[in-house]
Amino acid sequence: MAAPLAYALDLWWNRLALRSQLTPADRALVLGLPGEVQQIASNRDIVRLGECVTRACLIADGTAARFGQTRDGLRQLTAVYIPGDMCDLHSVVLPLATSAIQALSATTVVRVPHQALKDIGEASPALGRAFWRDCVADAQIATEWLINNSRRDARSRIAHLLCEIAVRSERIGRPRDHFPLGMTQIHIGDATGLTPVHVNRTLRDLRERGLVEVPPREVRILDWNGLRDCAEFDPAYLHFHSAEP
Amino acid sequence: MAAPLAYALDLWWNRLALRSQLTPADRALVLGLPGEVQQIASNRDIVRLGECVTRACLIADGTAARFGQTRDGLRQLTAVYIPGDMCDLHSVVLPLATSAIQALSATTVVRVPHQALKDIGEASPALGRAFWRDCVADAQIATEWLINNSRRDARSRIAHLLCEIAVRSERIGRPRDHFPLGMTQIHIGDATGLTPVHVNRTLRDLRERGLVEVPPREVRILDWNGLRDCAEFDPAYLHFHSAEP
DNA sequence: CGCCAGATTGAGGACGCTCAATTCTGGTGG
DNA sequence: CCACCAGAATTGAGCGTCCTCAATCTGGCG
Repeated sequence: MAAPLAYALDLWWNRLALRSQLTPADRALVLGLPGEVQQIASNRDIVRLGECVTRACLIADGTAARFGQTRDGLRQLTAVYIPGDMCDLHSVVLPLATSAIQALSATTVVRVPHQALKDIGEASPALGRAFWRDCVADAQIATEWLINNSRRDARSRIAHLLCEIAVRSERIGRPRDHFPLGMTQIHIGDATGLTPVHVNRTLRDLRERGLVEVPPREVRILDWNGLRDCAEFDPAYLHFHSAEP
Repeated sequence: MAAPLAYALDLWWNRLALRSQLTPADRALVLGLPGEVQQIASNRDIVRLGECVTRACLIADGTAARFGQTRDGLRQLTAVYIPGDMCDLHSVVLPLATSAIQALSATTVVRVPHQALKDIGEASPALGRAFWRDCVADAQIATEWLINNSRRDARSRIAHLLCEIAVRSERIGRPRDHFPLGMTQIHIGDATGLTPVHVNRTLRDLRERGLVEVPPREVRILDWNGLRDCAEFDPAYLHFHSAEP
């Protein structure tokens, strides 16, 4: 992690370019973005609830998540972010944060000024639409989580979450079957709408079925096809292969 | 409904302008959009799954919804659309439909060509960002649904759904406490992740508490404050009052 | 008048929750 | 080097919400 800014921008650029028809000039605009590197400790806020944000936040290392909360303190994780995710891109158009973002493990982030993003988005309309598209893709992940948490049982829910993170991890160059998770069992419960106790029992079940092992903050997938079937996982919603027409 | 196109564009413009700093010139661009009016019968597809869309779809009358589905046929509603909602705006940047959109009741829609939207978005960057913002606002609704379905019990879930639709209905000029719902109890179950049987029992419970009555495809709110408290409903996520800085 | 989708009610069962205790782990300080 | 500690993981027992299956009722429509 010699240069977090360059590393993170490169990952993000790869994802933007995957889904859009962009030019080398666009690439130069993105890789030339300014940004301030910052270390965030585990369980600390990256974006506070109600804050009016002026810079978007790009993950360079670690794991972060967006949180919602009910009145009686139940936390619900509404998105997970890994390196290369511009986790706050929508704040460019809606700067008032309606939910907090926290680091799940020790995390390195890069703060990119909104104005710089607006400027290059206006300079290149195709790039502007690529930003828009990035937000839409994130929204489709939230939609998939909605289906997952509303309609599947605990085993499928957790399997689905692990499949999604596996595929996204693979996209940034990690082995799909063995990668850092950056989440505790409590976090998995916060994401899937389950209690930590039930997460624990369900992970044991998945392990006993020979599908996946989840030691603390880590994932070892033993049977990808089995896990995928159990989760009914279809990566189409991640849009890693659908470019602009 | 003399002129569905003009009526629907006007509603949509109002929402765009509410959240953004737009000019009279932007207004002329939006209200001048072309569109083909179409009638869709109840339970028919407006957008088919897997279709590659070339026109976005604006609701002029009726109620529509986006659907997901699990392998064993459980349906999950991931968004509800009422008049003035550009339900397919994200298809401008991701034209491959990963989920179907259906009419819940008899619905009038307006098809607006993507190219026309791209053109006016490039002509006015502020307008382009307003489109982006509209998608982000929809995403935040999906996020709220995720919290709702993952963390609240049946009574709060249904109350929350009704509160949201009440506030959105009010925005388009309907009385907040008495409006058409366009959904059956089965649809409410599809939205909240509950079975129709349990929806029915829960609606009876809400009625017996004197909070709300839900005769077929209609809502009569008897005690707004009580319903809002029951739902833990806070309309901030709808962003009806947060403009661009 | 018959038909059908939707609404309604009953009875029993299952999945996930609550409460509680114990073990494991990594980090800290003596 | 070891004792200690906090947070996380693990396991057990009992319970409640919501589901399943099934039957009946209602209203709109051909």
